[in-house]
Amino acid sequence: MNIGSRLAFLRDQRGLTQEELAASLGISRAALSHYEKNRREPDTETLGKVADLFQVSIDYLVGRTEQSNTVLDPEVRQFADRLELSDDQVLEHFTLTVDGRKLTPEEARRFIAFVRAERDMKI
Amino acid sequence: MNIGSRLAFLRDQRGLTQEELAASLGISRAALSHYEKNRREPDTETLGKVADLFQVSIDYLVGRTEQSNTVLDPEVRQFADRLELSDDQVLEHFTLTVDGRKLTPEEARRFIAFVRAERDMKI
DNA sequence: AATTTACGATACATATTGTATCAAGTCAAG
DNA sequence: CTTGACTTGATACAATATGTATCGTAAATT
Repeated sequence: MNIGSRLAFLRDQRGLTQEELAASLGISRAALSHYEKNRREPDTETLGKVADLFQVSIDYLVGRTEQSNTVLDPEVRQFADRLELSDDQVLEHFTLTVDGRKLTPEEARRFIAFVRAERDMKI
Repeated sequence: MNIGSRLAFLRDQRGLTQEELAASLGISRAALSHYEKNRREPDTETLGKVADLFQVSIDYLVGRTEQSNTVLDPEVRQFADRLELSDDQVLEHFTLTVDGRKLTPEEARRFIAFVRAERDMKI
């Protein structure tokens, strides 16, 4: 995956013309065309504008990940921050039920891993 | 936050000299110095190398997020993918209990939002 | 005090990018 | 079928940005 394909994909997905998107980004249509054809590379500022506009991460834009929304919704983060996790023993006190089915310890472990990741405690 | 500060921070954190990091990235020390002082901008390729080397996201590098590990652990993703969510009514069938306490609808909603975000279903 | 190490700043050759412009393809209206 | 509007790709060249060698400086080392 490359920047060009992502850009073209996102633009098409929203039904925009190069002209329109270029205007939104404050660049010329020619420049955008170059980006989509991987002839030129947008600078970081433009990359940021694209990410903001389409609500995707730059990592997704440049093809480093398939996950478009690396930038998680603030409310999602808020949820994660609500949970109180201290040490590894939380697993014991942790009960998760989805659709009436209790999560397996393994699944619960993954969920906790997520919350921790969100809290930047993995580093 | 800007690229320069992030770069300098990460490099210092690992106790590397500009010379060493530059070598790892395959660029000149002068170039790295420019980046750290926000005099020049690294291209996407270099940005990717830095992200790989320090295991952070590009979004973090360029200062779009404070969260360094935007790139989530694969096992975390695996957990999210396990859950089966279909439509907005999942809320009804959704029961989450943490530390013996049922999550409020609002909290549950946020969790669902997270799972959906993970699945890229928000678009 | 001399040397070494690490880093910032500058200058300039080189490389990259921005944009105007032309070309080609598609499509609907007449 | 033909025309004209739309949309996008390609090219050329001026404008801009980048890479690197080099010098200056400060702090640490001997």
